[in-house]
Amino acid sequence: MTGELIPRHQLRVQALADAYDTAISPVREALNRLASEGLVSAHDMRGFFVAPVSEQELQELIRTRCWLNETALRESIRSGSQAWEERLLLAYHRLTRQQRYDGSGDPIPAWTEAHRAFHRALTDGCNSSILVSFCDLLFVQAERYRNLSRQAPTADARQRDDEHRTIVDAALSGNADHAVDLLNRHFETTADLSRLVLGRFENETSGEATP
Amino acid sequence: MTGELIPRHQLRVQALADAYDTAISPVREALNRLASEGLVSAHDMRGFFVAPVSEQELQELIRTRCWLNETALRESIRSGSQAWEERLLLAYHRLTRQQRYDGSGDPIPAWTEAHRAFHRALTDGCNSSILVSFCDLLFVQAERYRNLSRQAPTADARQRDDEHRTIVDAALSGNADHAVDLLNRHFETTADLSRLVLGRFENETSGEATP
DNA sequence: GAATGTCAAATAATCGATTATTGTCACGAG
DNA sequence: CTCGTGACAATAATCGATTATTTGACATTC
Repeated sequence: MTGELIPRHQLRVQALADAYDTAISPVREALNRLASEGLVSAHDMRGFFVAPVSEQELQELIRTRCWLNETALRESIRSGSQAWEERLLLAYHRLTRQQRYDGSGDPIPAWTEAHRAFHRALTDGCNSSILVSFCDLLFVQAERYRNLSRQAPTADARQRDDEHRTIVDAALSGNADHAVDLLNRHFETTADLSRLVLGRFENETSGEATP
Repeated sequence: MTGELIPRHQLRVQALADAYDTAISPVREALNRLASEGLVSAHDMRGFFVAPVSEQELQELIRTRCWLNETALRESIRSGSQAWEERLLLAYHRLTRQQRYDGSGDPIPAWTEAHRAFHRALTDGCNSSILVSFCDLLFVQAERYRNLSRQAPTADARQRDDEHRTIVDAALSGNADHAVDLLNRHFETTADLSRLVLGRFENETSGEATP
């Protein structure tokens, strides 16, 4: 998810077991779970690989993300639970208080977590934990694509917090159309960043490029 | 999924390994994959269980199913690919040709498969394999709930084929609103059947009731 | 010379045994 | 009687070794 591992690289079970000082079985179990999240792809009798990326999958991903988050956000706004509004406000507040990069310019995991919690909060008033978990899955996938582009950090210097704030404002004021529109743009902008560097990982033999 | 296994019953890994004449590792792997589909629930150091059922989860399930299938169906109709229309027609045709129950009144697996393929065909023109797979996941979940109610087979004697046909007709004629409305009712009707027998499996200790 | 077959090394998957954790029950103190 | 404690049995999870499958190098055939 952090973009450290190169798409399509093979994940050798024995090597991982050695690295984490454990045996094969737990590693296989972990890889299978990751495969069900779409972060790892598994091929029978051929092993596990870092999930591939492609322009097409990114497009599907963003499209689906827009659809599902729209549904969840509209439903959250419509049902208008006070508890949801409070959770959203709190998640936004925590996100703004969390530093994003450390001294050496690397992203801070706690920020990613707060970011995830924020996007989860946007959807979790929809009265369907299933839909919330789908949106969360898509968030993780999209985050992976976004992190491929850490190469171009300056491109991500846009005022993300501002984007988040306007979404919160629209949502809390009950303006569903506007909130959805802002959210969709937010997703598209993120996708555009990923597209910039995608070509490097799509080619068959470019596995040696460092992310 | 077929309703043979009673919700909340523990699935003992060793027993399954014996039953399938294999070892523990492959069984654990299978159970983990089923857990990611939601058919099995896993608790750390406590083992695996047939996924529980509840009125609340059924409600969420149907609600989410309606939302996601609506999105996928509208999008399929909107993009209006001829290939999609043909796939849908074909899937419907195969469903009608497939016998549903065998001589002794048991459901025929091939029918379930054809039914699944039909519902998949309704959604798979939406240009998002991710959304299609989400809908498919929800189908499987709903199928499980439906199969709990095999006790009351007469209640399911409604003209399901007719429901399917009207949906196909509406979809192929481009009437998205009508198609979505029919599809949602179809889901709700299925859910109502499940609700009839749900109570028997929700209670903490009613695990001995035979489905 | 390209396509196909053979073999050995690499490694994925499985197995049976071992270790770790949980749940149960008897017992005793409050 | 209720609650807490500790030993024991059940079983979940892990481990290291074994088996099965793939892959790539090399030889052979057409």
